[in-house]
Order: sequence, then C-alpha cells, then structure tokens
Amino acid sequence: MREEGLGKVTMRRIATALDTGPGSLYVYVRDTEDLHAQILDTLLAPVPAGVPKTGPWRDRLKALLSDYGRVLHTHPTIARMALSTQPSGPNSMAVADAILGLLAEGGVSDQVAAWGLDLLLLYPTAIAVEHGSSTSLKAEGMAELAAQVAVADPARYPNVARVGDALLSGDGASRSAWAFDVLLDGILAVRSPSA
Amino acid sequence: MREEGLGKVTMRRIATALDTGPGSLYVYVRDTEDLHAQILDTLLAPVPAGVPKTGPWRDRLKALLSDYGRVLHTHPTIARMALSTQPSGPNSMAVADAILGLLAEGGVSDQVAAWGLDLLLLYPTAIAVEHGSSTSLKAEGMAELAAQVAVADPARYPNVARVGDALLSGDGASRSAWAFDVLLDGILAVRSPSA
DNA sequence: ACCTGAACACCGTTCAAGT
DNA sequence: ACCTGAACACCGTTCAAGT
Repeated sequence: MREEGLGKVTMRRIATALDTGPGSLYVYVRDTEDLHAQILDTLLAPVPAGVPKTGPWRDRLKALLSDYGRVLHTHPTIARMALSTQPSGPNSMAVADAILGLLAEGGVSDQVAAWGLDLLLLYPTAIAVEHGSSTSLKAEGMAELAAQVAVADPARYPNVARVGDALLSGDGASRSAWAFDVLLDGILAVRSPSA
Repeated sequence: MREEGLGKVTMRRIATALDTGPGSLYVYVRDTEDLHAQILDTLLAPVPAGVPKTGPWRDRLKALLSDYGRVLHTHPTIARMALSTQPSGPNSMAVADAILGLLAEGGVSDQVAAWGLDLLLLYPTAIAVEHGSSTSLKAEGMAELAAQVAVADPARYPNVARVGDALLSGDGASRSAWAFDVLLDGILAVRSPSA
C-alpha cells in the first residue's frame, strides 16, 4: 500500500495511484495528518534495528539520530507533519525508547532525558523541512545570503561583518554532526528542569 | 500595506484584502516565499531594540530569542517560510548581528558563534511551526500521546515506561526556557567546528 | 508600458448517490 | 452497509487581453 513517497505526498496523488477517487482514502485515514503519520511510522520500522549495538553510547545515539534524519530528509512532506504533530505509532515509540535508553546509558537523568528527547528529535526534523524546498532555491538563497554578508555595512552590522565567511562555512553533514554535539553537550551540562 | 497576518497569510487573501485580483501581487513579490520573507522582515523591525541593554549577556540573549520566537509564534505561516529559507532583509540581519554580538560578549569564538546562530534561530522557528496547527489538534495529540505512554508495554518500551509522565511534564514556556539553556550550555561546551 | 483577472493546475474534505 | 467521485472551497502562478 503506502510504499512510495519520495515526491509530494498528497491525498489525491495516492488516490489516483491506487486507481480510485479522492475521498476514498478517508475510509482508512482521518486526515492528511493521519495519513502522513501512518506513513512515517512504517518508514521508521528499520531505524531502531540499524543502530550499532556496541561502542560509546554517544556515537550510537548520533547514528540513530542521523538515521532518523535521513528518513525524514528523503520525505520532506512527511517531515513537515512530524514537526507539527508528536509522532505516534509503534515504530516512533521504539525510536523514542532507544533514544531514552542511550541517554540513560550516558548517565542522563530521566527528567532531563524526557525533555531532551523532544529537543534531539526536533533538530533533524527541522533540518529535513528546511531542505524540503527545492535544492535550486536553497542554493539561490545561499548565494543571496553570501552577497548580503559580503556587502554588509560594518557600521550597521559589525558582528556580521566580523564573523563574515564563517557564517557560510561547512556543508549540511558537518553542521548536523556539530549540532548533535552541541545538543548532547548541552544536555549533559544543563541543570535538571525545575518542572 | 502588509500589516495584518494573524491568520493564514496567502496570496489570494492579501489580494482580496487589497481589493484586487490574485496575480497582482506578482508586481511586488516574486513568490509566496518572497512575500512571506518581506512580511517577516517588517515584523522583525522592533525586535532588536526590545532587548535590554544591561544585565548578563545570557539573559539578554534569551530575551532576544524569546522575542524572535514570539513574533513567529503569532504568525505560523511566516514561521513555516522562515524554516525553509534563510531570512534575509535588514531587520533579520540586525537580529543576527545582535545574537552574534551577545555570543561574542559571552566569549564564544566567531567560528562557533557563526554555526551557533543558525542553531539558536532554528529552535524558536521550529517551535512556532509546531504550534502552528490548530490548538485543539495539539491538545488532542497530547492526550493521545499520554494514553500511549500510559499503556506502553514495559517489555517492548522499557525506557518510555520508566520515564513515564516526565515526557509530558512542563508547559511550552518552561520547555523553551530550558531548551535555550541546553543550547547555550552546549555552545559554550562544544569544541570549535573543524571546518 | 503596466496592471489585471480569467484560466490552469493543483489541493483537502464532504456527502449524496449509487453498488 | 459500504465505497465512491462529483462538488465545494480553497490554493499559487501565468499570461493574454485590456487600460
């Protein structure tokens, strides 16, 4: 049934792919949101098993988050949904459980891990949505930003001018790896929420 | 011109509000994306000035990021755009400059600040998009999640079961404040990117 | 020359009407 | 009883035709 979704995943597209009319899907799903949620959960099935069983917890956690990000990255429409709704379903739950387990292994308290989980999942999801818009547009925006930075009036924007090209340095992969390190360092350093 | 946008901000809606046909906006904007970008930049105008001029850099930075988040929070359609495109325009630039300045004040290296800027802006943007879907849906999703956590099979999901209610604890404001602390602690702790 | 809105190609969702 | 697709209410974008 819900096998392919690399392009835009819409009700009508799936309906016509199934040789039926729109509205027929509403027997199986309540909503477009629900449709996306069900697809995401099936896409997530192989993720928890793919994480290495040995090695430092931190490396395993980063591998898990990268895999999660990769899934969303290839399905931007689904990523958009994952951002607005807490993913539910057995496989999403398995991913969450694995993350909590690895954080516990790293000595993170349950309270911090509970809130950290959301933060850790939010990053790859947001990145996937960010890259969702066509790549050409992204490159164009980058070029525009580069031009703006280069031209930035040092009097009005002293810090932008000083930092300069560093703002544009690095590709997606190295930035993601760095971001996971920031998040994990932050989670290890932060004090427990006083909820 | 572009004054109100608390609901859904669409080409057609603005066009009819301006007593003209759709397509007429294309004289002023290239795209829906461009429209949103221009609106965001005007919304951001008062933000940099609103940050307190005295006090610890960290508190001022958190105040700035909160203000940025508040703007996006009241305009979810715009937030969606801000997630997919690097905000451009003079006021976005001023916000970026202020953040870089505060990080420098905190002793963060330019290299780290450059990458940290993106990460710091990503969080409030993603949260704004997340809250974009109608509040009732969010509450429903929460209830569903609560049910799932409560019912979680401790054999299959041992960590979810153990952490339990902590996953659902805290409101948006306290979670956001905590997340900013994680990000800042992480940025202060992380090693410089080896770009 | 410049603005415009009809037209095109899409959406999600509902619900009367068929099987 | 159950599935369906015509119909409704929206979108963004283009471009021929008017001013």
